[in-house]
Amino acid sequence: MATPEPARPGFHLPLLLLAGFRTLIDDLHAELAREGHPELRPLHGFVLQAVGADGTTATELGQRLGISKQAAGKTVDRLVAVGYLERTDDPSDARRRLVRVTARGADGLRRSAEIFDRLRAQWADTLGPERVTAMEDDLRTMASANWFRLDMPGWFGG
Amino acid sequence: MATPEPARPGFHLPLLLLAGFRTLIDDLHAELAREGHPELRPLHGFVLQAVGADGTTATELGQRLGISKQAAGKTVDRLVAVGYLERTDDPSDARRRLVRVTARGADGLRRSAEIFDRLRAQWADTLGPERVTAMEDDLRTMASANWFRLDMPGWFGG
DNA sequence: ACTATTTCGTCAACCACGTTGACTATCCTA
DNA sequence: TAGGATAGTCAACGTGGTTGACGAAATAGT
Repeated sequence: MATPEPARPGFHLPLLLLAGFRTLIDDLHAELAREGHPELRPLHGFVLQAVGADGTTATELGQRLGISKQAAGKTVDRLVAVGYLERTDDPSDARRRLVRVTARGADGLRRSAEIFDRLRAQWADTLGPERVTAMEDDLRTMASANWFRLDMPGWFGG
Repeated sequence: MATPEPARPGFHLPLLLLAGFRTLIDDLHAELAREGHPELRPLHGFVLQAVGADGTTATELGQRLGISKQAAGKTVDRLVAVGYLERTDDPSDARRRLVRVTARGADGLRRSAEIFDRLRAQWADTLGPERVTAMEDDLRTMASANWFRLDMPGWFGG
């Protein structure tokens, strides 16, 4: 083992990672609300991104997010209710219900990406660009398996 | 702004932070389950830590965690049910119900700290100790306000 | 000492997000 | 054409949060 010295108690690495995530997510949604998307909840951005430009089905979405098809279906319901997703029938398969991002959803997604870029730039201003890049590289190294495992009910804030 | 170059799409900093957090939390609980604490859920460690060695009340716990006293009370209920917390009457104030960590809770807490230290050492082995320290320092800088804002219902996994 | 306010805990109803199991309708294949 | 796989939905439930209302106990003010 390289460093036998433990982290200072109360300042564990996982809590720091969570706090960093929260900071970005909170800032993002404060800004999103200002820009006309107050209904967009933290989970929604990830879901919209997982739906993608080509659309999907609830079952496939569930697989992408690592959750059950039922959970994915309910999430789609909520996003449809607030106008970010829409469902259409698949003419080639009457069982399937295609899920697509609406124009409003695409707007929210685009703004989210822009805001994240600005927040990242703020971090680079404070820490230095190379430190941010190093953090991203290191996290990519350590966390490669957990890209879209979002199966943490409710966690994005209430 | 220091770096106008955006992060690569799909690999946003927040997702990396979340994935890093998840990785640690998942590894922690896999190991905790092996060591005799399969009922300990991800949120519980933070709650036990917030209760502390001196004990608290549900209301005060809610303030520490940034959640309502009702939510704190329900969380205490669950931890009591699995034997990690206990309630006693406050002889000096009949309204208050003191919440304390049980011996089993203390054991889980101690093991969590040990496992986190080992996981941190693994990160240091892979990334180099100075990179881990740099990450912690940078996160402390950027996320100082979010230490115990755990108000993300369910988020620790299901 | 008596009233008024505050505080603590709890109950009830609700929401977001997840789970498993069961079921129908449709599609595909032997 | 019968049988199995797949898509979606419904129901019941669990966890973690919210607000509002309420009684009991402590405290402050007159």
